[in-house]
Amino acid sequence: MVKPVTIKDIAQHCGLSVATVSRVVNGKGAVRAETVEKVEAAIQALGYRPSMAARALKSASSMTLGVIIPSLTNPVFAETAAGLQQRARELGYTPLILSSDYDDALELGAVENLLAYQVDGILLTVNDAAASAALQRLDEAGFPYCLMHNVPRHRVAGYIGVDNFRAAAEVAERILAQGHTRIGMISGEFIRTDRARDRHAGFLAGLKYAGVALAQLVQVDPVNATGLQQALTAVYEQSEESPTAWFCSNDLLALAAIAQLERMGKRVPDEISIVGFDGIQAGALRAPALTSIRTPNLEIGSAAVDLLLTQLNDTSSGTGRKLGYQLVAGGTLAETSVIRDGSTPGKTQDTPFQLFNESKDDA
Amino acid sequence: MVKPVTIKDIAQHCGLSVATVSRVVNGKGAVRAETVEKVEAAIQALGYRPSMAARALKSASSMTLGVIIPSLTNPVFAETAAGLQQRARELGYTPLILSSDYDDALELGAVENLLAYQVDGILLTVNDAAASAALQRLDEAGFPYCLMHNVPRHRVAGYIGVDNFRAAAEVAERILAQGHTRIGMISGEFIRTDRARDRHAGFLAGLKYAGVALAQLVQVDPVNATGLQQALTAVYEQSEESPTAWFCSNDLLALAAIAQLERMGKRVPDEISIVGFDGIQAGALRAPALTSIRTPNLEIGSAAVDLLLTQLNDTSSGTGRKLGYQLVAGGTLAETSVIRDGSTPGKTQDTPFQLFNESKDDA
DNA sequence: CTACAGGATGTAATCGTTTACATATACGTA
DNA sequence: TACGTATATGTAAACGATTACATCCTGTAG
Repeated sequence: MVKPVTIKDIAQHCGLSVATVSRVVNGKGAVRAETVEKVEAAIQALGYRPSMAARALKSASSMTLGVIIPSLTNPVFAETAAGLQQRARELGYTPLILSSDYDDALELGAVENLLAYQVDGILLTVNDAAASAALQRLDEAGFPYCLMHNVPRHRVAGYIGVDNFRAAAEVAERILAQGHTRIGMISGEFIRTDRARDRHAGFLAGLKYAGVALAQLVQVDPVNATGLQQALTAVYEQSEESPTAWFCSNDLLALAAIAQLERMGKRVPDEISIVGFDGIQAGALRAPALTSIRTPNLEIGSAAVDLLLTQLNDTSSGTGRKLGYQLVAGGTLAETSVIRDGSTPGKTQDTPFQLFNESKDDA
Repeated sequence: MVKPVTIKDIAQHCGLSVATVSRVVNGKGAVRAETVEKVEAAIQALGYRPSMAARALKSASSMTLGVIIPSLTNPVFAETAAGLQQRARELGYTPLILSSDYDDALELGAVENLLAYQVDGILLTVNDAAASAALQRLDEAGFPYCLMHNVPRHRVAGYIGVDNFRAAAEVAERILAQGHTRIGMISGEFIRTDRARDRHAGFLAGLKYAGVALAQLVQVDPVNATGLQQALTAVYEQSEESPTAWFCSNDLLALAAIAQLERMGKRVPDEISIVGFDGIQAGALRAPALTSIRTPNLEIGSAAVDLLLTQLNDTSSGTGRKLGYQLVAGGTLAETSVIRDGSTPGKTQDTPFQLFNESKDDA
């Protein structure tokens, strides 16, 4: 374990003061071209790297961005993290990524931890923006942050996300357009996240607009799919008047539902239609592809970085943006086979239909 | 943006010196119980958090572990990161996660970056352990690290992974046991990663042991699935003697292959069998489930943390461990329908068959 | 009663940078 | 020649913590 090279070593090696070396490293202040070369040569030769710890200590900035996401393994947040990491790298920042495991206490702990690391700002997705101790802590401290995926009703420092309510309402519209009348919803983290709640509310609103009521609401702990199995079995054993279409509040749940239905001998989409939410890769990697709302996860990450950084420079700039989503047609949503008018039973819509929308902040 | 509270503020507030406060914070050195209480109260009241930057600067340790993985969105590495983060948190360490995008230059850059952050050690997955500039850099500096997923032939500071060669050989054995004779392999990152190479070599060895040659080798860029589509179409248009079973060097590829085959009208597993590698969730979330080798990703992460930390304390301890893998039966591998002996065509093996193995280091 | 042990606390150096300020050198101009 | 003005470099004080060492108690043994 070799002792690391410091700025002093470089200075000594070049017969210069540390100040000059520092000026060369940071490219600010006047330094003779010849000297610059000499210093840079020494840096190369000795393999010097400035200590971020010392830099962070002296100057307030650490060029580090704190990141808190609910889960590293959820493809949605993994993509968001990837997008943000990419953008941060482009701008010379290093992201410090922590996961909260959907736990409010860990969420707060993560914030405290990041604050101790003197990150320049924090990008985060909280369970419920309206009731987050972590967020409250940040607001109290006046610490710069930008929410990702959360689109809160109250005023926040910044946010980037999609309009879950509206997207879910459009899903309802699409399902209704296929002639379904008995429609259910499967939600996972319903009680826990504001996103799940918005999707639920939006879906209900969409149905209600057409005068249709939600036939079934299945809530399962997203951790164990066994809950889903039991719930679905119960629903279809119980009555013949069971849903012909389900909206699942995320794709993982949708895929689990499809697998379970197929295990129960129900064909998707011939007998039962399924629509997910998120647009994860696993949904596209099946035939037929999962019909879903695709959220621009990478962009949410990168846009959040940009928003946070503008905030850092110019305090009290725009507080947020809703990004566009996309309804990917896939093949798991089809005309209902119950009320049929002579057309091919359960025929999948074949023209891929997409929907774009984007709106400026209105918080 | 409030100025953060420092140790000095606490000292002043209590009428004590910073030394005493520091002793209370770190719980070392003799302090009167009464004083401890007073200081702790002040810490609570003022909301003090010690600056990691200052701590890292003064003491050599930053309680931070560097992490480099090829991709945040690949479920394998996402799980590894989750496992490692979990374990690190338990031990009071904070992981600093960077992704290399399978790029050797970024890999090296990430190492430099982490070194600048004065992490206490590095956990990483490199493309090719035998030819990694990043690894060489770490070895030269004598910097403590532990590889994850890479199981190199040469001596390294530490590694945790599975025996890809052996696992792939067992896959060959299982496929052969189902009566297949025309067997292909689909590999993605073939040229790029040592894992893909080991899996290829192991699969070949497994086939060879039974006197069978590989019928087809399809290599595709994992980024665009279009390569796969064209390759598979070509293979099955060309001849009737095309493979009845494929081994895919990872699950993402396997799922893409299944989707493509089904789009081509081939049924899996009735007509064609598919076996993947990794055991990702998306493979389990389909009916029938993907037959695959499940690698203990979470454990690889947590074990790597443990190994690295023992190394930090006691230099030159054990250099590595191979963890057990598991062949999950799934339902995409079936008896070949070509040579049939009256049994149900393409019947899926129904008894879930598992295989465990674990071996100590022998590097 | 003195001395000394040992507990509790303070003093100050240090870690590797950045940066305001001081100093030195060179050049053109009055 | 002397002086102002850049331009190039050095000096030294921070940043917030840790920690060896000094100091000041208090109690107890000789």
